[in-house]
Amino acid sequence: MSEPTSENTEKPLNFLEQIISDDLQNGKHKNILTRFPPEPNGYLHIGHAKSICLNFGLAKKFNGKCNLRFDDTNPEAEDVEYVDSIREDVRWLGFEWAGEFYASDYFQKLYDYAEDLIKKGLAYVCDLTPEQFRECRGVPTQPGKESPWRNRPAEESLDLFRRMKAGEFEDGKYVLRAKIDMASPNLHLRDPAMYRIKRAHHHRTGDTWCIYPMYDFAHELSDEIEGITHSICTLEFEVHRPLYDWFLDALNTPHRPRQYEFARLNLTNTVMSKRKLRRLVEEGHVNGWEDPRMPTISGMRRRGYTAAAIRDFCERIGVAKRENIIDLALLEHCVREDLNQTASRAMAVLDPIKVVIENYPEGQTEWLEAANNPSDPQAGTRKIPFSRELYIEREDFMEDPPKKFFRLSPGREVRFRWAYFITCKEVVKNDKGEVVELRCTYDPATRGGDAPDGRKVKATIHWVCAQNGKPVQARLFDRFFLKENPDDVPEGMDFISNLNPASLVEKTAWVEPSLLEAKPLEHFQFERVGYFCADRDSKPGAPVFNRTVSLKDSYKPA
RNA sequence: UGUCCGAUGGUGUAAUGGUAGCACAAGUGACUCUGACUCACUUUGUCUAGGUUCGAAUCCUAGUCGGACAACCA
Repeated sequence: MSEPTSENTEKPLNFLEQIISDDLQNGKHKNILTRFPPEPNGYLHIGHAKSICLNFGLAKKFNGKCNLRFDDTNPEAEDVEYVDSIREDVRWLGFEWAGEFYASDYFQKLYDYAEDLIKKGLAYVCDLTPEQFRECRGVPTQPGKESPWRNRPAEESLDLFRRMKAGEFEDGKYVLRAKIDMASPNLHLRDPAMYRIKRAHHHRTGDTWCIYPMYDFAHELSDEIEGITHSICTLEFEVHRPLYDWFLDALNTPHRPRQYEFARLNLTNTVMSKRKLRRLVEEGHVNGWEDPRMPTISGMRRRGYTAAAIRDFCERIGVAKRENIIDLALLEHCVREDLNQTASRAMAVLDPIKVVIENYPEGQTEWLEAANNPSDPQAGTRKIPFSRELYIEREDFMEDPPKKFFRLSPGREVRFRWAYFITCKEVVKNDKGEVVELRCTYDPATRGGDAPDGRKVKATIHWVCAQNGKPVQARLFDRFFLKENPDDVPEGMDFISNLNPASLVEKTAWVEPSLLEAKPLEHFQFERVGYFCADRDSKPGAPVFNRTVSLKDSYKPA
């Protein structure tokens, strides 16, 4: 009924929104075009999600568009498997790209641009080996030395460059360099490489090319070719910006994309480097990029994180230029908030202790009605079986309860959710003194969970019927897999030694029979336990549940 | 003993010379057929030192601390 949200309730613009808003207002641009430019050399992770939400979100907010561009200029590392996974992940996150492009689409144009630069005397073919050139480049505090090939005549460079392309030389024999400034305090301007000879099979262009452009040459020109207005990247490219602009100036291109940088996402207890994630996969510490413990988009999807939650998270973390480490608790909060509204409730017992209802008829089973989501009547109800022998969670019973423990203990009455009020009469132990069974009674008048006489209980606990309940595999993941924050690991120590061995515990859980019908990637809240998601690879009748995130527990034993 | 970038509660992020706000986290209480959710309340902050100004988180100067940069990776 209320009016659409007006200006006064709008969030203040972040610095990128401000820049775009200004550009639009002062007429610098009529339409904006952004791009998300991953290299297809790995799977996307939560850090990429920030960039995706930024680029697509900015475009959407200002009625512009966003391209998906694969920055595939280094064929050695790249593969179609990664292209496919990236497309799937971006789409799953809820974004549609205006155009799908590949830097490799522009290889010919880029080559032509490179010839232009050579003809203008702004690029030259250099014979130096990487080691020799490193020597010339020097250190930031001292000017470098010029390559002896720097002033090679343009015709000679052009000839060599054409022969590089024609495949006349072995890999690494020559490199094409931009002729900029060997004395610049910015090392990236000390005659950076533009092209290298590399005989590698490219996943799109095959063996057409044996020379490939470097990022610094390809990126701003790809932006230019597509007509990108705002080229948004992470902070480590800040020092590349003068180069970005240099190439555009040198070629006097019709479009002038601008590069803006933001601080990348860091998450507590989370590996966020593609290089390290690749190691986890290649060394077999995890089961592939889509392992539910991985902070990859596909891993989180499989674990049960929702796209809406990830988008919300990216919105909440904001964007700025200062280094940051976001508390994982915020991500988990976003996941809980989304799942709380959408996930069906179910009862499951992870660590069972048997309960026998002494005054309940042997052999009888009754089917009780339970709401699928009490806060959402639309979610409907389901039937759950109840009989004389049940399982409850071991931690929901204490023989000698402290003051603030409200759940089951000898002599105390609690509610079994959707069922009856139950009173514990007797504790049965084994030789070792461990509790193995609880003898209880029920009050038939409290069927469904309400006492006609109006008496109250302090706690409601979950349970599963021992006869009709079903065992399933439940994977209890810890919060990703680092024991400590990446920053807290001592210098020089391998991050592998920081992996959390408790990050995956598999155990048998007892669940309502209806859960055997769970569909892959279907979400549930196991009441009072946590949010779970049927595994992507689950089979009907035998699902495996991954724990997405625990419920918050406000009871803390003293 | 270089260049560039940055610095606001525990963690993030606003305030664009005029009341330091919001979220997460933490704590207290209320409610509850989930000790969840929800609701109410509370604790905690402008790196330092100078300067400009009626007034500075914001502008200036110096310092301190943190980060990035020396692939034929992106």
